[in-house]
Amino acid sequence: MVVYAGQGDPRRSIELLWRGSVTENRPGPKPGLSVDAIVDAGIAVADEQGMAFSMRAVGERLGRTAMALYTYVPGKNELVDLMYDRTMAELPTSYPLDDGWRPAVTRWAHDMWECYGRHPWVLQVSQARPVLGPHEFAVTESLATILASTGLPGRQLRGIVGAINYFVRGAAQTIAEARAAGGATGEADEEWWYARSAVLLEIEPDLEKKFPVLHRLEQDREPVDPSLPYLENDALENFRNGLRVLLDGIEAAVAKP
Amino acid sequence: MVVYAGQGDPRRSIELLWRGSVTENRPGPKPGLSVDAIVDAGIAVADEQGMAFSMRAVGERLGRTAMALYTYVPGKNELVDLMYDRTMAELPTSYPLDDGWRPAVTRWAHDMWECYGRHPWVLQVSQARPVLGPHEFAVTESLATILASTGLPGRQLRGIVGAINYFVRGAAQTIAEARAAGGATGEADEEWWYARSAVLLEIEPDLEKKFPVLHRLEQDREPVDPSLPYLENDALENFRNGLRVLLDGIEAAVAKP
DNA sequence: GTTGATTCTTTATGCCGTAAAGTAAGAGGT
DNA sequence: ACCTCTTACTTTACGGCATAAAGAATCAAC
Repeated sequence: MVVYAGQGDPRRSIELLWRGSVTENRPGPKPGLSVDAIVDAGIAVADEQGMAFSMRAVGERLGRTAMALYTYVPGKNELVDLMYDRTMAELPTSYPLDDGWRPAVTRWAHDMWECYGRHPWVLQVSQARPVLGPHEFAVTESLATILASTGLPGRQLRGIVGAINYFVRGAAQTIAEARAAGGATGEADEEWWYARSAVLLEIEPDLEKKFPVLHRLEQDREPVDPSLPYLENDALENFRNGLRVLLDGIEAAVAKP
Repeated sequence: MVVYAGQGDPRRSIELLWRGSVTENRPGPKPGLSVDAIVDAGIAVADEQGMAFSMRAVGERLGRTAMALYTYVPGKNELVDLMYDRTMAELPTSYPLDDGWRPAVTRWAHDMWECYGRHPWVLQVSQARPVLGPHEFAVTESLATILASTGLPGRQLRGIVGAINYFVRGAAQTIAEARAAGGATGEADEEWWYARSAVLLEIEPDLEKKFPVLHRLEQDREPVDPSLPYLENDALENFRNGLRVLLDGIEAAVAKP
């Protein structure tokens, strides 16, 4: 499933995101659930089953039917928006600039990376139409604040904020979805990878001759953290090295005119 | 829907990707379709309807039922893999290095960006478990070849290749999915955006005070290409500026030890 | 006590991917 | 010529999904 933010009534979605649900003294049975409880349950289910979780599963976890959720939330898309924004609330809203912007951005990126690791389904929520929730804003504001301290003009900052976001997201996807997919089929990613590349080499024996540069790139690896499995190690190494290059680019931009 | 590559029999998938289907002289009725035709139809349907296209729709476009496709292709996941790899075949396999690596990478990135723009659904195919098709390899090889000319060591190159990939993908998502979602609901992204931000400002009037840096960033814009709609302009500007910073970072890495 | 709003369940609709079974076509052997 | 076995494709059916519609139960306000 792919979730485009807020296909329903925009006002309803945004009110839920920014104001939560209002519960005055009303007639009828006391509500046994709450938007908050549903969002929490949704996150728990999605953490286990990925973005393909079902409304039934969320209802079940709360001891209700799927339809009960629709009393609190307009639909699955809106629920995912709320889950997304709640997840962003896990992140710090500001970073100390005592040692300058570079370590601050690095910490921001690592926090983000870890948050994606805890909630891989977040990576499937479309970036194109931002959820526009308060915590999503806060996370971007915190990155923008760090980078604004470089004194770069807005035009350049937008590109940089985007680049860092895309990079962290992409790097996190590489590892997080691999873990998720492994869980879905019951295979660890290691096994999956080895099985695949074995078949590939069998069917296309001169693969390495056809793509010599890629082949060479696959060489000279060193474990960054030997306790991690192979693919995670790889992803972590690439994440750190890629981020370093990106930050060097920002430094160059700061130094220039 | 999110597609994890090749959940079925890996051998069958990889054979389809690398060898195509074999059609000797066999008993039974002559095949009226082919894997190629199905992949083309799939791409056409996905270009129109996005990743949530249905096997029924692909079959219909070919004048068959959905089940007819299963004679040629093991399932929807495998079809998507084939569609993905076919799409990658649209891209050049090598770039001239006459003017050095920088313009070559820039051209690679722009070609990729445009390809994503033509086929936004490609952005939903999981990167985590690469499709492992020949054209996907070729595309990465072409980028890696350009960058290998910098003489940087493999460890660093992997991070850089990743970073560029993530960046282009992320930047393309911002614009391409906005278009797709706009088409799905019948709204142009412009309208969607304006409607949303109006409601947002109404519900949270001091938004700009709460996120002052983001607010400031939204200022000073200039149209890059006035013929493009607002959001596309924005995305294009951020793409170019972000890429420039990334390339500056690579340049710094090349200059250093 | 009655009314009407509200929570939650039940049932039903229309999608989806695809399994299973059936029908028709055609090549090879006799 | 006929038979047989494989293949292409359709039909039907199943279980899953989000969610619309209708009904049951609950409680505040009058």
